[in-house]
Amino acid sequence: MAGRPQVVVDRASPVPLYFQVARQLEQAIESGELPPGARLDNEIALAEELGLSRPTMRQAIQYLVDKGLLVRRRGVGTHVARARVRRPVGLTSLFDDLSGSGRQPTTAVLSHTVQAASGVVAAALEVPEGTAVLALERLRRTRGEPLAILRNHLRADLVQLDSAVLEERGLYEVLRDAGVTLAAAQQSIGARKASGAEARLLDEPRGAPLLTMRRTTFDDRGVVVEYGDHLYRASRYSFEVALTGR
Amino acid sequence: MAGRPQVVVDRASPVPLYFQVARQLEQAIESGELPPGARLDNEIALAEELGLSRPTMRQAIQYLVDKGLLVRRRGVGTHVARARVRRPVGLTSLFDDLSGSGRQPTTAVLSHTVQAASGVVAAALEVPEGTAVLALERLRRTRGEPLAILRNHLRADLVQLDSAVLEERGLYEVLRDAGVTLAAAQQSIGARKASGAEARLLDEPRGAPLLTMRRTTFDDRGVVVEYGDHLYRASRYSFEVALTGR
DNA sequence: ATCGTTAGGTTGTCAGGACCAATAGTGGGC
DNA sequence: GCCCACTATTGGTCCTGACAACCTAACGAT
Repeated sequence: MAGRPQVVVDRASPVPLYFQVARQLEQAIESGELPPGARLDNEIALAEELGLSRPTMRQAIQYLVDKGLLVRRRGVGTHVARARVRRPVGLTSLFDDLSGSGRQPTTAVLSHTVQAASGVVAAALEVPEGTAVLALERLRRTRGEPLAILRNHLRADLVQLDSAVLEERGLYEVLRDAGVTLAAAQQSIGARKASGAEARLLDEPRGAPLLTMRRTTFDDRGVVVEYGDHLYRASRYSFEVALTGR
Repeated sequence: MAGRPQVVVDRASPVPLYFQVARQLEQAIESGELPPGARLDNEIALAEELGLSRPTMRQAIQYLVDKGLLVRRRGVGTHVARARVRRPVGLTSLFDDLSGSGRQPTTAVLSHTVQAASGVVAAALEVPEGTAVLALERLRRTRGEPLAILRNHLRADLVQLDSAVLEERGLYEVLRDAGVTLAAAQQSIGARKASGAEARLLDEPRGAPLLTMRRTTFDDRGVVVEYGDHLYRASRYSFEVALTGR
């Protein structure tokens, strides 16, 4: 039974075959049907059982290898990765992450204005200095406790934002619904002391260490969508990053 | 000229064709021959020009898309990514990163002992409590200034370490040369205040914010190789992470 | 018993072809 | 002048077939 989890493909579905297979394998791994270390049948046998070609089967496996769920070694075979890779930092907002783990985030919009871009903001958004940009400052809480101060700058021409909506949902979610495809990001993670005002907002003692995250996000055309400068309470938050050495 | 950078493939070489192409395209992008936003010829034309099949050409392009250097859009074409993605956090040590950017790192081994694994260390290395493990504490400097305190725990049975070697080279480099294949890692990035002793070692004021990085590294069999607990001066160091939303 | 050799199995790479789906530009109709 | 359908272009998916590189384990010679 091991090595041959129950997988069925629907050729009438518009979902790519390799993706159908990948998702079902992923589910089998997460459900424990394929425990860590379990060996899969070889690619040719798997492809034959499912009525697929080997390249398609390989593509499904490759997808899971990239995700860190499977490990392939030539001459040996394909195994379920032993190391449980936790959720990696991805193109998701803090809001997504929190609500995904059932932590009921709430957001307070502290300020929401249109400004003339100047200096670092103009450079980060790759617009001429003086261009009108959206400036956003929010306080994110979870279970009533403050967690992070989120400062964002957006190109004003991209999307219409409403403060009421931003109190209910994450920025990335709103952007995606507005038809913006978030494709890539560059982020820089550091630390510094909290200023007096920041400490007060976050309910931390003066001078407490804060995690800082600067992120520039690009859409699929390579245009800068958003520039964020976020502050997290180091006492309650850390970044998880998973690495695989392709 | 644009869209057709000079690429030649050597079929006698053991280097995979797709990789040869990818490397040369990458070089053309970095040298500026293919500026950001430039459009490549379509896949079929490129493959034909190089005498390759389309799947091989696609594999080369896919490699660079994964790396964030190219952007593909159906019906539109393949373009050089506008956003210059800086070097991402990878399966490299701080030493590799520093020497790669010509910063001449030096290392002082503060302690180097064999201990009985206890509690968190045993759990992190996935060995029974009480197993003999290597404990390592180092101070990394660059240009004479202290940058980080590196605390590592290793399975004692994996590799023989020599303090003199560790003063000269990075831990990961030593491990790789010893035949250990580093395949994946899980790291957690946070921040906290420096203790008195830590502040003294790092030449920071008492209570200065430090970036913390806990990393568990796995080899290609999924066995834990190393567990590291590192402290960086937040005033001189930050983590760069590149994200692509496949 | 130990070490080098060999055989079998498995993933890695590559070719060449076919059809599908999304995009953007064009031209016609309103 | 504006909107919509059409079409050419281009990447996305999938197939068949083949050979190469690599790892493990069993085997035989020393």
